[in-house]
Amino acid sequence: MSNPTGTSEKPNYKSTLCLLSKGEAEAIFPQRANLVQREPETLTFWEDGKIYERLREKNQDCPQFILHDGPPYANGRIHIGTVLNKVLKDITLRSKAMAGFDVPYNPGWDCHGLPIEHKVMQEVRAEKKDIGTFELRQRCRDYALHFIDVMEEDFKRLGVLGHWDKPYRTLDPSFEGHELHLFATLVEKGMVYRNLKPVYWCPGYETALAEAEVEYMDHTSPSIYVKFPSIDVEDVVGKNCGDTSKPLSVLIWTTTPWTLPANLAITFHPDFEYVVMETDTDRMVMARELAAQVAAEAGIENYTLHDAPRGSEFENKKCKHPFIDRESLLILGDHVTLEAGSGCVHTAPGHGHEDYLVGLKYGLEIYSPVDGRGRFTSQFPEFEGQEVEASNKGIIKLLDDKGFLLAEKKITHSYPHDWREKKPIIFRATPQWFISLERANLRDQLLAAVDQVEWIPKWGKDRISAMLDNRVEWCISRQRAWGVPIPAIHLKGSDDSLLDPGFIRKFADIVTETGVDVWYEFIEGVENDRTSRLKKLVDETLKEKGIAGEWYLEKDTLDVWFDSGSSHHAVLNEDFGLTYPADLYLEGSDQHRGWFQSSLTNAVAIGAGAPFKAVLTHGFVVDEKGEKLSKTKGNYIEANEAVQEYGADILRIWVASEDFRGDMSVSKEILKQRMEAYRRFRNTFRFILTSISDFKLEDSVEEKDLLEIDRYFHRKWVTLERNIRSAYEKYEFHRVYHLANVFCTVDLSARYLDILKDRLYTFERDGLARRSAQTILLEILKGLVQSLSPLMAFTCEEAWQSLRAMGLVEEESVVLSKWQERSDKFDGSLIEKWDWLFDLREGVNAAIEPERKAGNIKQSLQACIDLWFTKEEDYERAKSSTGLPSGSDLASLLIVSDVNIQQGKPDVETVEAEKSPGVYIRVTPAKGEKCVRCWRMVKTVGSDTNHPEICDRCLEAVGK
RNA sequence: GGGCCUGUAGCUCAGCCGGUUAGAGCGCACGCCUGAUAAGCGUGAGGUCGUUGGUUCGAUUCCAACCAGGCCCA
Repeated sequence: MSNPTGTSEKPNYKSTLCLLSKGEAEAIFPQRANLVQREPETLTFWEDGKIYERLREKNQDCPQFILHDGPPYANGRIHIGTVLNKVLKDITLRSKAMAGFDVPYNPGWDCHGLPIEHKVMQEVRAEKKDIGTFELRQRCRDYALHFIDVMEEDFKRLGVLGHWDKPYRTLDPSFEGHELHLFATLVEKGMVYRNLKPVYWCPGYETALAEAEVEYMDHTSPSIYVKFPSIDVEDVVGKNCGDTSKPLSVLIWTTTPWTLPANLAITFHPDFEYVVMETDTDRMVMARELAAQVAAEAGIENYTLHDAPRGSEFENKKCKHPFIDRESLLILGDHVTLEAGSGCVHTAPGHGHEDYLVGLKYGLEIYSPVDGRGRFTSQFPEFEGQEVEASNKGIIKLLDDKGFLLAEKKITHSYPHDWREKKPIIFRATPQWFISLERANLRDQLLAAVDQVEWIPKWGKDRISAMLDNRVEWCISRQRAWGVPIPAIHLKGSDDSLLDPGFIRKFADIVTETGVDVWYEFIEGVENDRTSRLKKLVDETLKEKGIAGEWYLEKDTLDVWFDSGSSHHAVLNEDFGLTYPADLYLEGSDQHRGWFQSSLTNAVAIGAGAPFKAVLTHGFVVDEKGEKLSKTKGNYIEANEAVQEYGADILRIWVASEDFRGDMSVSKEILKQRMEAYRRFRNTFRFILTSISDFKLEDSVEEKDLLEIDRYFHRKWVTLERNIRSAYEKYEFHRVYHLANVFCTVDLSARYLDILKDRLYTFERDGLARRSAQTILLEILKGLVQSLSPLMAFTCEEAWQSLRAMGLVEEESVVLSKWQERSDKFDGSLIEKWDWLFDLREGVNAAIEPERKAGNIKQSLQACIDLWFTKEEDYERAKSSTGLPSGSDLASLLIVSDVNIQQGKPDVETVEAEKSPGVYIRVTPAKGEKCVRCWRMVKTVGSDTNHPEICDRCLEAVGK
């Protein structure tokens, strides 16, 4: 070759380099990601190519890994928390697929419940319409279906693979049918019962209210102190508590005098100190800390406090009710506070939540002599028919007349109001359906099942166990329209209701066929095929049971947690090609209380055992300060906006980069940083892709012929890949991210790739040295793309397609590829040697720096390095670093132009390498001319008269 | 108020069973390169390991209390 440019002018050696033009490189793999535009194209590729279906097919004989999707609630668009959850699931499934599992995934949606009903009711009211239950349900259904569509698109956009065409939805007839069958089993096992429980009650509408329908507003109430005369409290306080001729009583405080007729107990705090306050006329038990306040409020000036025992001593003593011929039991509860009152709490289990709970504990009746309109019933004849609020006055007067009223004032405090009418509401006991945790030893069974499950992190077990320990029952009734009805039959004029498993099962079959709306159509008097079928079924059932009389259907619906808690039954079955139980449930830590618990309860109650082999939980999304995200605080990140701004892969990297066992921080700043990491990954892919663009599989160099440094980096990768796989296995995705990030940044970019440039660009295209590097680069890139594909699903697919276009990989999609088997055999001494060489390299870099600062050297290629080794083994290692052919091997490693090594101590000024003690470094400007082709400073430049500007090595490569 | 969890450089993470000057990547600063170029390389500065006590010869690592934050209850 005389002149590469073909002209007689200065030869253009650049064209003799193995170097792609910018345009050629762009065509292989663009530098700019343009994710927002490109990701949807990749989605189309996956969808059109039915990649997920083909993955299922390909792995059909592999062991299954069933991740059962926790159904998100079908209202609104996705938020950053749902992104986190779905991406974690997708990362899990993609990594499991790569590891050789069959990974079925059917996404689910939770469709019933108050939030949707609430929204629809607001719409309805805005339209000033009045609609029946059936129509309301229709609109709720439309609402849910609409948002399922919206969310499905949002989820797909994130790159989540799965059977989107076969999701499960709690409003599907088949789901409802399964749910009702499951319920029938619970009824069969005697776990379902009906009992009274206080609920928020709106007397105006005669309806129960949900928490969300209650607003707290200021309200003025009476504030009264009432004496409950002692029956046997004397036994506790002892004889030396003042003048025993004065009557002894327990003092309570209340702001709802109308609940006094329902008083059944007085609650003491077991750990508080109590006293007997002796006044001129009375002796009253109260908490020590509140005595002064009571005296002040009651206007008592002269009194003496006598020590009484701690609260726990009062348990099971009795007082007399002040105006009803009944006893009031003294009981203990931790909910008693010292904030107000007397430390002795008036307890009416039918009129308050805590009263109810403590009442259950002591076996008290859930008593509330108040009807649906908020009036006293005949159970309290003196006030029968009177509205409770209005009767406060009368009750206070009654107490005063009887001499049990110690003090009366007015108080303005926060009190629950109906959200529509803004009127005060009451707590009233009404019949509700329950699942008992006591019956049939359910709690023990649940705890035993918890023990069989792998909880990740481990503390999940403690958390759910503690909850189960404290739970007495599960109230499954909701006084709502949008849900699955509790399939009970009531008899008119009777409190009896029939919950018959046989009926429920047959009804469930109707539901499976025609949907659960039939129940509501029937209630509203619609006559059609399915309602007449239902009517016939009820009539037959009652006849069988020998029950006569008129009947009507239950209006309460099942708690939505019962819906989603049935999903294992409705989904992990042959309908979906799945089996029970699931390998994994993966949800936020709030689901210990929610879905994990309801699923476990339903599954264990029907005798199926835990529905999951393992439960993985993640934390919540917070801002960079660790605080909750909120729109008003301004730290909110809108999920879809983030996808539009950064791209799904950036969000996926964000999800992967943080340890999800704790809370996950997100902010614009954090996402920007993930973008930087993304660029590093992307540029690494691009560099390697362009470096192997002229490489074919048949150019591969056999292992024995590979250059040492290439073998070293290959081994580095294989080791890393093993660590990555093990991190995936332990669900430590943040380790995957960090491992890969450091590998790309340090091992590849700063070391291997930087060193390789010289060889890749300037060496003979077909020579062993260059092909050796390319052989390994392909190996590393392929592995890297596979290993990162669960995280950067889109970009790794893009890179895979580039590899495929070059004919370097087989599978049509990275999703369809599998991790390679790797051999464990390798020469450890080689690793050790090269690790040492790279430590030495750091020392050299550090030594060059002062020369740069001094202006003696700019690029490292302008340097000549002299090394003195005081240890012979080091000298030998340096001498034997034959990883690179031609020129000085060490020079290539250090990216300098010349290296001289010698044994012994230096006699000139040097620096000692920090990580390589005993090695001394001197940096001087390299002698010789700069080769215009390889840019090294070499003495051989000019030795060939035809090519006076290039060195001997380049001369070889160019061909003479 | 209760149950469970979290707290290491500006950010995201390592730091095994307690033991020499607490590591990495990003970001930042300074410099180099212009043959990965809206790239790449080099060097450097950043931490009283939430706080306070305790155990120990010695604690980021063990214990306790407190503070801040999160989830679930009340």
